[in-house]
Amino acid sequence: MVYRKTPAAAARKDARRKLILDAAIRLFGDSGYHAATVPMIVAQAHSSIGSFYAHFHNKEDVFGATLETIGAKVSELIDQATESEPDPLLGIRCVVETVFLHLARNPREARILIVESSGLGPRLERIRRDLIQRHTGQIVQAVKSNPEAFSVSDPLFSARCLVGAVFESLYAWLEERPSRRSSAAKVARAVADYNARAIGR
Amino acid sequence: MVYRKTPAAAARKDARRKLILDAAIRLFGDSGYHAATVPMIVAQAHSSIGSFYAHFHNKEDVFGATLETIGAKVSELIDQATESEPDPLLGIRCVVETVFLHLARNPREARILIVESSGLGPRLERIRRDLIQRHTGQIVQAVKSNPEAFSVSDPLFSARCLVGAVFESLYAWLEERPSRRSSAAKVARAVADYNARAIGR
Amino acid sequence: MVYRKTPAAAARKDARRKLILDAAIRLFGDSGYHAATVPMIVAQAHSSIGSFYAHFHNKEDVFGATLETIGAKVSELIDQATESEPDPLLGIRCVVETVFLHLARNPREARILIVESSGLGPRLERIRRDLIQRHTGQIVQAVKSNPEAFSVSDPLFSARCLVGAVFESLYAWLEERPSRRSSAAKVARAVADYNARAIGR
Amino acid sequence: MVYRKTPAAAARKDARRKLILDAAIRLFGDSGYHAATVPMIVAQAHSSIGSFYAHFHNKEDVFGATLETIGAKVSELIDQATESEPDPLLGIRCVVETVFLHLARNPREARILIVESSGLGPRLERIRRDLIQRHTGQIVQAVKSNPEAFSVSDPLFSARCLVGAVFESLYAWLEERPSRRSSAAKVARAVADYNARAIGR
DNA sequence: AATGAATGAGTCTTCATTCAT
DNA sequence: CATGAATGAAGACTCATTCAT
Repeated sequence: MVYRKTPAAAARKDARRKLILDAAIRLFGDSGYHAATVPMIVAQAHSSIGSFYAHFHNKEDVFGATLETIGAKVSELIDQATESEPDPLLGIRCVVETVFLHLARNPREARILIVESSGLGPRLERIRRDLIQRHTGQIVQAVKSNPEAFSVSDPLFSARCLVGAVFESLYAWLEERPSRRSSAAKVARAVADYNARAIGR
Repeated sequence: MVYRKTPAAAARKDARRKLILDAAIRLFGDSGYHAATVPMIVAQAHSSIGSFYAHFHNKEDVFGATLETIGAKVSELIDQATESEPDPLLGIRCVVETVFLHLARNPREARILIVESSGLGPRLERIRRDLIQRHTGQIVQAVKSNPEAFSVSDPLFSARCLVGAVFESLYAWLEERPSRRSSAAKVARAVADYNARAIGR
Repeated sequence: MVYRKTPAAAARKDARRKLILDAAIRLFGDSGYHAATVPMIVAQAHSSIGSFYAHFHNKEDVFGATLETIGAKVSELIDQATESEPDPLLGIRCVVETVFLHLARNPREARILIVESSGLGPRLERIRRDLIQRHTGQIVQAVKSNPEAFSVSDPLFSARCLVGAVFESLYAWLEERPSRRSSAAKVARAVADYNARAIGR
Repeated sequence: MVYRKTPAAAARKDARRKLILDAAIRLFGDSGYHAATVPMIVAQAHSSIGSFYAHFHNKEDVFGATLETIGAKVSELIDQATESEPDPLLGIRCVVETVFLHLARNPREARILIVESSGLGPRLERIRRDLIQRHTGQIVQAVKSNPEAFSVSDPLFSARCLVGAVFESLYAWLEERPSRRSSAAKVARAVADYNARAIGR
């Protein structure tokens, strides 16, 4: 009946885990999967190699966790955006702009999701695919639940085009030197325009 | 004292280079940049490590060469497609379908271009970016030379959306098991539809 | 969260470092810089490649460390010899004999210092030069602090001659087959004679 | 009776060999044995790898040849110096100064002889030893043929000291930056002084 | 005789992961 | 539970040398 040191310990453990995860996002986002080494990550997290392997099975595992964290946040934003906007087409526009702006403001997470998560072997490829599938699935749902608002023959193919449009635009924006590029808001609107025209009635 | 290089020897040298480059495309496409080792590539090419380093400065260098080869082919297809089709909007549709089908038929090249070329360090990132820039530039040209046929506020942003839509659709298609996925032609048409609606008047 | 490094662990780490350094001296002395490979050194040290690179930045680095170890010992001997002998000229003789005998008794260290440390690139060349400079500097000091005991126009040039005389005599002695060569003591005395005549009043 | 193309061909062959040898001296002197590659040498000689291996058995072989060329020149200078100077002690002084100045004026040859020729394996070590032995032998002869002019107990040990003094002084002089070092003539004289005092009556 | 493309053995070095303290 | 020293598999790359043309 008395939790002997369990809750406090568990909390501390989670805190440590989060510390490492945040450090991993920072390093993977800045240097990429291969250039970020485990010693670098634990140094950044003020932790130790031993702790690392107590919390994560291996390096792939942390990368998977960062991916899922980042993807979950995007999923959440998509949900919020569709729910907050009663008009279906405006809802999609809102999704596009919200996600774009979120990732533009968190470039490390954006790089991990868009740039660094490809070509890392079957296991991580699978995580990435499931993530994107989740996102496209949410778009598909939004479209299907208001079919009269859209003009789309195959919602899945369309959703993929939309996701691709957002990602590639973001990729290009991230690569451009901050001093020379358009404002994120402007690009976000342009991308929303593009996709709204493509799927709007 | 100075002997002229025999043309025959030069031709043989070029042939050997191509052999290695082809093997590199095969292996990079199947296994990715990191999993494909130089010994594996030269074995596949029936060549030797020494030859490899006589033709390419290092591993990054071959990957860059494969990227450029693949990107050049895509560029060429874009040009052909726009030239062959007098109607501007149909021209863009043709570009989308042609490129999609080409890459769907050459999945290794597609993987290299779309999946494996990201997150490989500054030098290769730059090559990739220039390549994609070339492709988006060609789309931009096509749009700008017939402004009356399109309804586009910023051609560059639109071109990036289009390229992203094609790449992401292709990526998803490549990841699906061949037995379960739609025909490439069908997806290509859907992607063309999407983008045509987005930029058409 | 932050645990103190245990002193025991630090001691063990230092011991391991010394193990590797000793093995390096053995192998560099027997086979030379290029013939001694890192795997050979760690095998000799009953250690591992990973440990090697945890303690030394690279192969050059261990060689530098061996050089400095050997040079420091020689420096120490020079100091001891000058201090133990009140008569200045006898002091120099003592330096020559002591150093000669020390290196003759430690032929591996002698080879590293005299034979193997040349022509290994700028970084190691510099270490070697600083070392020899230290030694010649000590001789110069000994001469300068008792100018009336010596007849020397330029102490630095003389010190270099002295060092060269010792090294070349040692080199020749090391190369001779043990069964055919004079005793180290005899050669040491001859070298001391030579240099004492050169600088004595 | 008619030398069918033999003498001309032999002359051309020798010329080519000399071309390669000169290039080798340049490169070995500038970069050292290991950093100078066979392709670099033949490029410098405007020749080809094939030619290289027609004239020399392997890389060690050219280095040996450069060493012998350089050593022979020094031997010759020693002979000339002793012969030109009737006074025995002045003869030795002349040897020291002549050799020093010759090597100071040909720093690449000096580096090869003094710096780069050590620690290159048994075969080259042997060539170097024989060379130095030749030089010390010449000194020994000079001393022995006028025993009354010198005060030397063991001529061989003395000769080695002398050679070592010259080499180390040269080594230090070569390493010093040209703008900061004393004139070669001054150092040569100091070295001659040193050794003259050591062996003079 | 000259050429230089081809070869591949041999080295250094990195870094994910284990485990004794 | 945390720590970080130790491990060694694995891979990129160099360069002397051979030999077909």
